[in-house]
Amino acid sequence: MNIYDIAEEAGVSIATVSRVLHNSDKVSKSTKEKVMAIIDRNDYRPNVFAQGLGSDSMHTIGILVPDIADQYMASAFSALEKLLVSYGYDCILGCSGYDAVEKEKHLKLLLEKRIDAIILVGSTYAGSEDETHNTDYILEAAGEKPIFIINGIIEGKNIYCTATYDEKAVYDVTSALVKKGRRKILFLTDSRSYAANHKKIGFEQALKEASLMPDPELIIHTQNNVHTVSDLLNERDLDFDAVIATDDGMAIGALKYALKKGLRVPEDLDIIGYNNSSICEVSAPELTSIDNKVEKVCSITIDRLIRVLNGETDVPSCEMIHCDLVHRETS
Amino acid sequence: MNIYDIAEEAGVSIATVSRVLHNSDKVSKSTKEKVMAIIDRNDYRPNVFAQGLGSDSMHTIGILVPDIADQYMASAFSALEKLLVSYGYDCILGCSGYDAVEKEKHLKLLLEKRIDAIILVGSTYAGSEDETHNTDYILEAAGEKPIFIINGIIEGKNIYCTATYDEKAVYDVTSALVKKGRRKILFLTDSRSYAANHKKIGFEQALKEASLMPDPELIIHTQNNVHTVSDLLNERDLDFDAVIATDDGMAIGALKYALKKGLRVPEDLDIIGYNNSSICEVSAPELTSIDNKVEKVCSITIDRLIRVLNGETDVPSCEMIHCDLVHRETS
DNA sequence: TTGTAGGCGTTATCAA
DNA sequence: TTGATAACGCCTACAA
Repeated sequence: MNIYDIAEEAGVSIATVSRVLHNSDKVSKSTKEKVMAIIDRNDYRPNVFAQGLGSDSMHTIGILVPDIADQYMASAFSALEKLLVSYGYDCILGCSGYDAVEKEKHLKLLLEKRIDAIILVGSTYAGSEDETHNTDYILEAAGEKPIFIINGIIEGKNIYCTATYDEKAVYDVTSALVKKGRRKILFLTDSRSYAANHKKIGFEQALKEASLMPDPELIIHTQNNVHTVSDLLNERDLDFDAVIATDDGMAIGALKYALKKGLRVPEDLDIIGYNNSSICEVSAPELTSIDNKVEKVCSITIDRLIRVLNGETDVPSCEMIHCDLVHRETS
Repeated sequence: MNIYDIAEEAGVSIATVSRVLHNSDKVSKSTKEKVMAIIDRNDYRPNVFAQGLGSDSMHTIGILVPDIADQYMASAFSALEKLLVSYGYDCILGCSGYDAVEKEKHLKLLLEKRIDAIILVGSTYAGSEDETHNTDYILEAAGEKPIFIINGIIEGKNIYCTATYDEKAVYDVTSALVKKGRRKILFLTDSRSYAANHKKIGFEQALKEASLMPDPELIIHTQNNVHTVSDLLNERDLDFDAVIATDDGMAIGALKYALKKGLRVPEDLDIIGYNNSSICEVSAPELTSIDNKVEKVCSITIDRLIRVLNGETDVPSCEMIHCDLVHRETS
């Protein structure tokens, strides 16, 4: 069933059918009704491939995440999809993993599909401290389609970023812990990504301003996994009175370690996670966590995406918002 | 840059370029090399819309989940995407929510995109006990594209289901608890979906076979939310010595209630969740849970999807696998 | 207000 | 081994 069939059945030309389909005001009411009735009766819908061929768009956005099983990414996608659907876009979702080669491959895959724009979720796409993950392939991709980065920053033409002041969030939390009297704060991080790096900078800055030397032993790079962290802390015999983790999972690992060791939380030990994910409410005591405002970041991103796709040229390339600290029982 | 540009630059016809592109063996080695060089140099790739227009396929699968922020769905999508990409398919992901009208709307949206097949994740798509969610729209959609259901069963032409023996899993667990001496088992469920219903049947069946009457007070329909459940149990003053929940979230709610009340878990109370999600390892004590084998269900589904898309006609319409019980500290 | 015809970029058939 | 051409289904500028 195509536009010719409808035209024939209605006794009009395909141009008229097309006009009816697009609500053109240059069609008489009677023909419009006649054609609409036939369209409805046959449940006819235009072929998106043919439409796409002409317009070079299928109203589809490509979204890339490293891992959709990660709470943060899932929440982000959930928010993005809802907004995009409301604007008439569909979402192709790719899961690239964290490996540089795979990330590039998945981005190329999306580009081949002629999506209208690309959204990269997570600071893993914004390069890393140690330069093992460069961002050239993203700059290149931006030559073809506008790219929007959630929770990471890359400067470049046709690249739009939305991120949170992670450095400041950690700085503030660290300062508050110091003010409270904590002196040996353990910093747990799972990556050397843009965001992780900035969190660390905020942490170290706060210590320095309080004339405390960051202790290298108390800055630990590990996996974001509950048991990996608790096992690791069990092995090393570290002395610390507070924990800041760059993801809730690691904070829970520290909590497990503390409870097993008989430490009182938060009396003997403050523990603060990051992302304010749903697992914060699962543990006992429940986890205090820095909320990085997924939904807000997503809505700011989509606002600008729509503007860019509408051809506006004064769309800001970088927007930053503040995190919240959500107090629960571990601090 | 299109196939005409390449043809012109190579001094051949577009037909020859197309042949080179598809590795036809009816092209001389020399022309093949000449054309390939020009294709590479210009980084030319065929327009997928034009290809789709001819073949009526863009090698894309539509996947519908009620909520991607749900651990089970996220794991499922993650597994499905990885497999599909390996077969050269992309995934459009839609999040429909649990509302019947929205589910139907999202399914229609996918159908309009001319995807090659549809995968529905979650038994919410398989109708409900109380018939408020009928499945007619799915049967209808199956008239257009093959439909694959993960974790739910609908019988119909062009519909392929993969599910777990949930009834048996709950039956076995309930029987084991009874054998251990538990007499007042609380059953927590969050929906009246196909799967939830079968879990309940397994639960009641096991009680009956042990000559225990299921107590209506101990079968609770609630939200799958930690605090909703713990608050609810705090309000009602129920007497129970074991808990089986149809999702880990509710089991954690029961655990929170128990710990607050000073009950010893598992000595005074066994608690068993469902889905074996990552939150099982977050709580203390860690949650025993029924593992419904997401990855395996997904790989069985994709195997058959590929076969169906290859035109095979003897593909089984329904496959069932067994769950595992993963013992942790709450039982 | 309506219709005709050309273009979008492929693939495939048939002829050379 | 290669090329010309129709077909896929829609949109739209231009003509009537």
